[in-house]
This record gives sequence, C-alpha cells and structure tokens, in this order.
Amino acid sequence: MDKIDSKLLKLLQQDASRTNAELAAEVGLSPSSCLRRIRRLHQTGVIDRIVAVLNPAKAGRTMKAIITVELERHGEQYVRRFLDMAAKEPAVVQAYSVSGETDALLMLRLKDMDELDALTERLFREESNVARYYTAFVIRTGKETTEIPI
Amino acid sequence: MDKIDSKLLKLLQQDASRTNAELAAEVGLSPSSCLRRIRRLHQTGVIDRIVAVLNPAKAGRTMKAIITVELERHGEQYVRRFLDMAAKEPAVVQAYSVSGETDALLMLRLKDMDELDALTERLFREESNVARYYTAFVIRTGKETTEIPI
DNA sequence: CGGCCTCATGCAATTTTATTGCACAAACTC
DNA sequence: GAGTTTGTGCAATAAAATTGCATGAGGCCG
Repeated sequence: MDKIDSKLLKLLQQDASRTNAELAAEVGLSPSSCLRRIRRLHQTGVIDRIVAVLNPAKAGRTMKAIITVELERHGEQYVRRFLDMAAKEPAVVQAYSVSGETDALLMLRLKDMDELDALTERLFREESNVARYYTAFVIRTGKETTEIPI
Repeated sequence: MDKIDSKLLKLLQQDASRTNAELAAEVGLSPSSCLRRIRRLHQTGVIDRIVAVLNPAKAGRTMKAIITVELERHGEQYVRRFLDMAAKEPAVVQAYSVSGETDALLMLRLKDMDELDALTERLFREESNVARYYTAFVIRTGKETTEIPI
C-alpha cells in the first residue's frame, strides 16, 4: 500500500470504467505493472467490488428517508434480529445499530409514500420489539459518495 | 426501460466487472445488442458511474459515525451553507438536510477519534451557525449497499 | 562490501473483450 | 398496410487485458 496504490484506489473510487492503460499513465507505470497492482488490491480485499451507481431519480427512486428506532428490549440479540429484518427490505440501503438514545438507524430509498407506509407496517407492527421510531425525510442532498479517503 | 434493462441494471449494480458477453448471456441477448443497451443506460444518465467500492477496514477507515445537527437559524441559505461546508470534508461521505427536529445529518467515515475531534472542531466552532449537534457511533452494520431496487 | 534472494517493473506477444457496419425483423405511426 | 423508427444478431475489426520473460531495484545476511 504505497503511494501509487493509494492513487490507484482514489482513481478507481471515482471512476472504475477507465482503461488500464489510462490508469497506468496517470500513476506513471506500465500497463502490465499497473494491472498487477489492481489485481492484488482485489485479491487482498482492499477493493471489495466494482459496481454501477445509478441516478436514483432516473431509476425511479426519488425519495430518501431516515428512520431512527428505539427498541423495547435493547439486548444485542434483539438489535441483531431487528437489523436482520430490516436488511431484508430492498428499500433499506443502510441499516446500523448505533450508540446513544436510539438503537438503530435505517436509510431508505423509496418510490413513494405508499412504499414507506407498507414498509413501516411490516417493520413496526405490534408484535415487534420496537418501542418508538421517528421518520425524517431528506430534503436536500449536499453530498453522497462511495469514496473513502485513503 | 423494459425488463431486460432492469435486469441489466440489477446485475451491474451487483457487479460491474463482468464482461459484456457474460451479461449478454445472462439476459438472453447478443453481445452487441447488450452493449448498446448498457451504453444507452449510460448516455441517458440512468447509470451515473462505475466505481470501485473499498473494504473500509482494509482501507484504514474502520469507524463510522452519524452526526445530527440543529442550526441556530434554519433558513434555506443557512442550511445550504452548512451542507456545503460539510461536503468539503473528505471524511463526510453523506450530508443531508432533513425534515423534523434536526436540520442536517452527516454520515462520517473516520480513521480514529482524533479525526472526529478535528472535524467537529472545524464544523462546529463558535462563529458557526450550529446550535446543537449529537454524535452517534455505528456499532454494527446490518446492511450497506449501493444497490437501488429497480 | 558483496552475494543472494525477493519482488516489482517494462516490453512484446498473445488472448480476450469491446466495438462497429450491415442486413434483417419487430413495433409503431399515420 | 406502407413507411418509419428502433432493436437485433452476425461477423469483421479495433481495442483492451493478460501473460511469459528478462531486467533491475531493494533488502538481508554472511
């Protein structure tokens, strides 16, 4: 993980569709050497995967919402069970257990209010372990990146 | 955006490193036709970009935190100014203005506590417009995907 | 200091993959 | 139902990734 690897990771996080030759030129290496580095970053798991990032609006998912959840029973196994249940929902893109007043936080990608209604119905019905939940809607997105600073 | 496009988007969101021929076989098209569809999805902006997703732990960013922010003055221009400032921070991976009690929510990728300390110092110093902020740490990640259901 | 080992590199050949031109077929319009 | 648009598959071509091999740099130990 020297300076060249870091630069490669930075470039690949921004745009992984560039050709190996371009990347090689950018970091000042030959294509073969550059390719071997990238492959190593894959094999060692630093690069987890290559994915297409969609434009949510054009993919029909304009609405974003954040739900914070407080459980009745806060034990680890209960939190885990709730997270597992939430993770199964395709509209849930992030699900965390967190420190502090609330136990869990969900980030949602929604098509419309009906979808939210149906989802909360499924996750927060009476027999569930949820004491309270609070839904906030995203009004404006100032930043949204998959890029991790290296 | 027919059924084949949807399937392509699903596959590309999961793994964009597969060859065009593989994808073509998967959706039941010829390579050329498949390629033209993918190109169109790019041009129309449905596919925003292709990126490498890193393993945070192996990239040296183990810590995740969520900060909710309440501003002194809640006007749109103040919220916007705060979001712009937060967006400049590399450790901030998501920055939203939200409805409800709090004005903004930040998602952070951190190396250690010192980094958090330095960041809060920069964002929440006295002359800023921040009335209150609350930091929660992510204990467990139940789900974290870039995939939008189509 | 020098030999030895390991590892990354560049070059060039090879293989694989993406891309394009073209003719045909489906769907849609009027 | 003729004409137009749009999508498709095939085959040729262009571009890109991948590999073998020889070289050179750096580290380690005697």
